[in-house]
Amino acid sequence: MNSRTKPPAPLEDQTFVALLKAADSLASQGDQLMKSNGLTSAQYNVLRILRGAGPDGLPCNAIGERMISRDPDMTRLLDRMEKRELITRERQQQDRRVVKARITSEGLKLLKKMDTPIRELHKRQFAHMSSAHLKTLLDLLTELAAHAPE
Amino acid sequence: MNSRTKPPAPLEDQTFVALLKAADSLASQGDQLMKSNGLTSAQYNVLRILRGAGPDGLPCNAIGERMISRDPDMTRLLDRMEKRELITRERQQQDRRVVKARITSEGLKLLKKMDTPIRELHKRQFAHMSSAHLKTLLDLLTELAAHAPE
DNA sequence: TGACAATAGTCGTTTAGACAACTATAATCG
DNA sequence: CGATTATAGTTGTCTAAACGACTATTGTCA
Repeated sequence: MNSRTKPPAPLEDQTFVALLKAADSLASQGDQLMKSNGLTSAQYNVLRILRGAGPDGLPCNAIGERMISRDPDMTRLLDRMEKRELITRERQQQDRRVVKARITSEGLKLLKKMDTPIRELHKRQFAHMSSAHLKTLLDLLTELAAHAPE
Repeated sequence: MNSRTKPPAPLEDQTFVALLKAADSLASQGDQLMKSNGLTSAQYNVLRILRGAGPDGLPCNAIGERMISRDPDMTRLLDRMEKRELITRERQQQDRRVVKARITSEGLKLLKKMDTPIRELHKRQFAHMSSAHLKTLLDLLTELAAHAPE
C-alpha cells in the first residue's frame, strides 16, 4: 500500500541532476549573449583564454586544457576564428610541431565590448543569493572539481 | 607596481565558471557510461522520463520540458529511438495534433541494466563529500534553479 | 460561423561536434 | 646513429545540433 508514492531519489542522483540543470540554465543564458555578438560559447572561451595568455599566445592544446568543456576539434574551431580575424596562428620555428594562437586587436575589441554585459549577466544570475551562500557554493564546486579525474 | 598580478575575478564570475566546469566534468563521465550502452545522454534522459511517466506515455513537448537540457529537435531524437525500438509513438485521436511517446519493454530492459552502474557512478562522483556538504550543495543548486527564468 | 491565432509536431538546410586515421616533427634510448 | 615512441596538429567522414520555415489541427471570439 502507498504503492503510488515513489521513494525519493538518492541525494547524489538529485544533486547530479540539479547541477546539470543549473549549469544548463546559466550556460544557455550565456550562449544567447555570445550569440548576439556572433560567437559561440566555445569561441568566446578561446578568446578569453587568449586574452589571458597575453601577446605570447598559446599552443592549441594548451587552449583546450583551459577550456570549460574541451573541444575535440580545436583545429577547425580555430580555423573559423582565424577566418574571422579574431585570432592569428603561427607555426613555431623552435618546435615545428606546435602552432601558437594569438588574439588579434579585433578579437580584443569584441571581448571588451562583451565584458560589461557578461559581468552583469553573472551578477543577475546570482543576484538572489547572499554572498555567503555564493562563497559556499563556489567552495563546494571547487571541492568537486578537485576530485574529478585529471 | 605589482602590475603583474591580476585582480581576482568577481565571485559571480568564478562561480559561473566553476559550476559549468563541474557540470561538464560530471556529465562527460556520465556520457561515457551512456555511450558504452549505445545511448547519448539525451536519449537516456528521454528513456528515464518515459519510464517515470508510466504506460500512458507523454506528448513530445512534455518530454522536452522535463529534460535536463532541452533538445531543439525532439522529432528526430525520437525518430532515432523509435527506429531502435526503445520507444513507440502514436498520434492521439482526441487531439490529433499531439503524438504520445511510450517506452517499450526493450527500452525498460536497457534502462534497468544501466540503473546500478549509474547509481554507482554518482556515488563515486560525490564520494569525497560529506552528506552535510552534499545536502548544502543540493539546496544551493535548487535555490539557483528556482530563480532561473521559466 | 468564419477568420485569425495558438499549439503540436515535422522537415530542409546549414553548420558544428565526434571519432578515427593520418602527417609531420621531436625526443628517447639501445 | 637509427629505430621506436611520443607529441602536436590536421583531415575525412558520419552523425547530430541549430535554426527556421512549414503543415496540420484545434481554440477563440467578433
